Amino acid sequence: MDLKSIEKKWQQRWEKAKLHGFDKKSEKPKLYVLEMFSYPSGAKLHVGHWYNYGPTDSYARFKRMQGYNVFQPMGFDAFGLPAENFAIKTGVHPKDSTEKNIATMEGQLKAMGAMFDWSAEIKTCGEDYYKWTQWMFLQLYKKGLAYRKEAPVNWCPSCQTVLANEQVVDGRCERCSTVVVRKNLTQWFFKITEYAEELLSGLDALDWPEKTKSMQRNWIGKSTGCEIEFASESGEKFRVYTTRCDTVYGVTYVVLAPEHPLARKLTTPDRRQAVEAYIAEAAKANEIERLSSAREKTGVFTGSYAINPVNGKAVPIWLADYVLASYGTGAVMAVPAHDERDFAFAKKYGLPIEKVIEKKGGETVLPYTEDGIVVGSYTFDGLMGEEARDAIAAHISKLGKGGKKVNYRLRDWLVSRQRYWGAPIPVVHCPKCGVVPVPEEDLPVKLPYDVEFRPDGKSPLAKHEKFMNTTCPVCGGAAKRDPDTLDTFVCSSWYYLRYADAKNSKMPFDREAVDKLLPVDTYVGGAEHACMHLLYARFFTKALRDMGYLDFDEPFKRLVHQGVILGPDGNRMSKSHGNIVSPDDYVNEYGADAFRLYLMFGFSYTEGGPWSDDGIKAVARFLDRVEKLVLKISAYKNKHEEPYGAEEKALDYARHLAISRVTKDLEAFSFNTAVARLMELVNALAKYDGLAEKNVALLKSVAKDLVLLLGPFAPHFADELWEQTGGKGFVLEQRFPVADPAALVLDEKEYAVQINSRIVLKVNLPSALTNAEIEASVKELPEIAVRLAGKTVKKCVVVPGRLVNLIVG
RNA sequence: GCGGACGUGGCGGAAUGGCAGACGCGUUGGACUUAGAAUCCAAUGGGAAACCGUGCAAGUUCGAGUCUUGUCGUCCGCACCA
Repeated sequence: MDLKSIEKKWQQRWEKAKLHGFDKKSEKPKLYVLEMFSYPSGAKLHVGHWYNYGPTDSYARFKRMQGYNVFQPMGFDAFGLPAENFAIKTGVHPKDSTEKNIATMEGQLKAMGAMFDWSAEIKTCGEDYYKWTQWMFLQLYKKGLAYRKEAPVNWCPSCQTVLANEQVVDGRCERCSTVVVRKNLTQWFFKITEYAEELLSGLDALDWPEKTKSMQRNWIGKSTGCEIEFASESGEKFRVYTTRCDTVYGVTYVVLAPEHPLARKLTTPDRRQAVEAYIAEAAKANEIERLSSAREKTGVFTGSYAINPVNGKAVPIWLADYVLASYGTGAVMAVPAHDERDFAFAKKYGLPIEKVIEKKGGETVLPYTEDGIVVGSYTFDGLMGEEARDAIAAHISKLGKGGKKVNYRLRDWLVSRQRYWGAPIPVVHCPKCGVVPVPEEDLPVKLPYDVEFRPDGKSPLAKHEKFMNTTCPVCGGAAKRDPDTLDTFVCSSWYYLRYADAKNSKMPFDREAVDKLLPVDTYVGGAEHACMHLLYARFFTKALRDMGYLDFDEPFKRLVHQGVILGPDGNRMSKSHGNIVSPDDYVNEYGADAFRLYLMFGFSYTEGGPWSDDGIKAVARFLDRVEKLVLKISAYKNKHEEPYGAEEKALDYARHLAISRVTKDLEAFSFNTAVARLMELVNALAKYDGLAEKNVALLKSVAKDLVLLLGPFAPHFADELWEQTGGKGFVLEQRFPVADPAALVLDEKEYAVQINSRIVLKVNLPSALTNAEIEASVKELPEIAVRLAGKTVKKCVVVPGRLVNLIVG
């Protein structure tokens, strides 16, 4: 069979029959199967796309054949830095390169033979899409979930531009490897922290990979501790955050982050010079230095003292950049006896160390950071760990100086980018009225084409006079637009909602359409999005729910990560490794079906692994074998249903076992074992076909089921065989075979007979026997009887259908 | 340092606590061929055998690749978060 030509033929027929769309009128249960949409930065689909979309499409086809009304849309995450960087390098406008790439990829995606519903296609760079991305921004702004503040961002001094966090790899610019510095800019943020608790607690109920959930938990970083208010001798109050309030009597100094608002205020005149120098030094420190835990700690004394509220003791106030301004209160109490960092710092600067915790039943070596018995701490001596913390927190609370406090590591999401190729932020800056949101009826704020996007440290849009100059929607006076664009992750935070109603020009989506299709039942994509896209999308869903636009809590009920296909050398495929495998070469040689089938068979889906083309020949051979066998069987003229004996029963058993296992495996995304079951069935069928006398009716019936089973795996191939063997309609319209439990009951089962847990022999026994009967018949076996002679059987373990274990004294 | 995952033939990989290595690749032998390719058939964890085998060491169990503890190694994520 010439797979390539039949693939084109079937793709055309499917399209003509509109076979693949979601049926809005259908009564069947809906199933929303979604793959993460493609990013059109490269011109072509790579192996990773095929690996994500091919097997998932097989799952979708399987569910469709099972009777679900499957919705499987596809689109393009088309804004973003790679297109812009490509433009900077080559001068090709991002819009032009993106549109060209999308056109190519659309063609390739269709050639894959996936049942994407192209009527719902979306491209995030289209005005009809980013209009609604801007609308989302406005809703969040209205709700108080979008705000502007000055913040440090990643700045690449060589590229003269701000970088997204994900573009900073180990503190260096992803493109030029220059060390990134921090720079304060006024930025837009989304208040994702408002949902920290729900984003955390909601994870428990999700059918997601444990690893991904744990990464999100980690990222959200909930910590339960205590806030304690200290006051300087001059009366300035500030709070510290600690998880170890049981050590509060051991505080010998406090530390503020250099960026702390009180840092300068608390500095005495004689310390002014040193402190200013330190603050300047800390601000200059680059990401690598600042993030390194191995780095020696530095700090400076402010000259002021703070009063410890629990014991009235005055302790020096220091500044040090090992305290982060953005976490907790930006200030900590230092207990060098019981914290490694404080200990190192105290040693270096000669600060006192006071032990207030003792190891239970052992020598206390400082710094001692484990839980222990409280000593030298007022009435709390003798308490331990959690008990001590509860008591001391209650005490602090009673003093009115703070109390228990939950903190999250999660920060608000910085969404503004000083970049061209993204959705413009829909606000106007008016000299009179301040920040004014663009009225919804004026959306979209169009992204102009003729922009100088070469980086020079300012937002490219800022240089576009026509774009920037506008009138204030409130007072009508002259005003400026916001020159920044939105992070592309904003676009992808709601695209799964837009698919449900992709062509709506009045709303981002109709509530009814979304209610009908969402949430996504199965979402498949790379694990690298664990703490970005997958978190942002959850946030959007919850925010939209609270604004009344939808009525569910989580966007993705079930999540599957495909593994990564590595180069043949075991490294990630990359130009620098020179190990890129092009899917096109294989698709041209073996066809899309064989290529997809190999991706399913050659790897454990969630693991991935190094590419090897040995296996692709094997699956091509398998398809060939199936074709010959099915066509041969189909050509048998007679249709007699005789004989029907043990051989026939075995074949029927093989069929139903395959059906049952394939069904289970597909459900679990265990594609490699599913294909193995098909191979077993083919082996059984070929074996039976080799018999001299055979039941042709049974053969034909099993061959027919085989073709149906193959439908999700090799869709073009299956349709071709289906047609050639007289099938009506498309395989996709047939019912996926259902295993008959009766056929799976065998008359006899093979038992492993063990004596003292060692296998002695194997024996076939009728399935109908009770455990006692099994035990009795095993004991009667001559070989067993001999071995048991003169011994007592102390115990007999029978595992029905499996084994018998005789424990002999 | 913290968190997560994983260590099984020559290779990719299978195994609800119950016959380890399904399925496939590769290899070997055979058939068909002038010959090769393709195809088909058979064998294939190690060992002559008793037996031994799931990184290593213990433990629980009638029974452990699977559960528990420790240990070594690999991969991934986070990392001065007080």
